[in-house]
Amino acid sequence: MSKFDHTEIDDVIHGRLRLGIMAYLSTVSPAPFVELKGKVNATDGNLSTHLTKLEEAGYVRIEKTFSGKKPLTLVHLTKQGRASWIAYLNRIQSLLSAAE
Amino acid sequence: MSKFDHTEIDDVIHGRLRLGIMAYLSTVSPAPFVELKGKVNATDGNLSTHLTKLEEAGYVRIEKTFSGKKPLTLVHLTKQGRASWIAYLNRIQSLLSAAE
DNA sequence: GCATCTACTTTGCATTTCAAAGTGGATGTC
DNA sequence: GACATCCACTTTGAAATGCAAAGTAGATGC
Repeated sequence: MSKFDHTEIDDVIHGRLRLGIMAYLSTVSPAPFVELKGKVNATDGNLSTHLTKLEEAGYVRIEKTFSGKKPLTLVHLTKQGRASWIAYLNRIQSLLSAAE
Repeated sequence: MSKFDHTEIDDVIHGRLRLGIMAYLSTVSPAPFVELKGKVNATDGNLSTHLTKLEEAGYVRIEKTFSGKKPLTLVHLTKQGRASWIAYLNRIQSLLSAAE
């Protein structure tokens, strides 16, 4: 199987916005919805849908709590999410490093 | 602007299949259509449409020649394509390296 | 008590992706 | 010498994806 084979790339992580989400969560987890939104420069709706997708894949866990009286949504990177992230990193690094 | 901002990622290059195409072309240019197809594990139709997209973006140039009597389509990475590829590499490396 | 704000979710449209079907010329096959 | 088949792509239409506008629900201001 070729190093350039796109089917080996995890599509759930590879989506542009989701890539940003995963990268950020790999450094800060859990992260509040609003903080994440600012970091990845997403609209509310867009972030919400992509988080749902990541949650369905088992890569993040959504925790709904409160900060005082306000709702506070925390996004946790799951163990599986971290493992998939590492795998993605390795995959993409080898693809990119082929191109020096 | 955040390092995790997905809007800074070149969407034309970032598409899974196109990423493979660009990576391969960055090492081998020009590459024949059929060779490329094998390397990136694409179907004919899929490769054809993505090449059109890359061509419209000015990242590749399609040259139609013959190998004996058979049609031979060569895909060249353009100067602009290479520049955008380098920019993409830098962009994505910094995103990924944030996640150690 | 009405309007506004904050923190999300839902919805519907527009774009993108994909592979099956199509095209067109060269090459066997009898 | 016609008919089928193969090779090298392109076109097409259906399905998935991405996006932001509109919607929801509770808290806060006036």
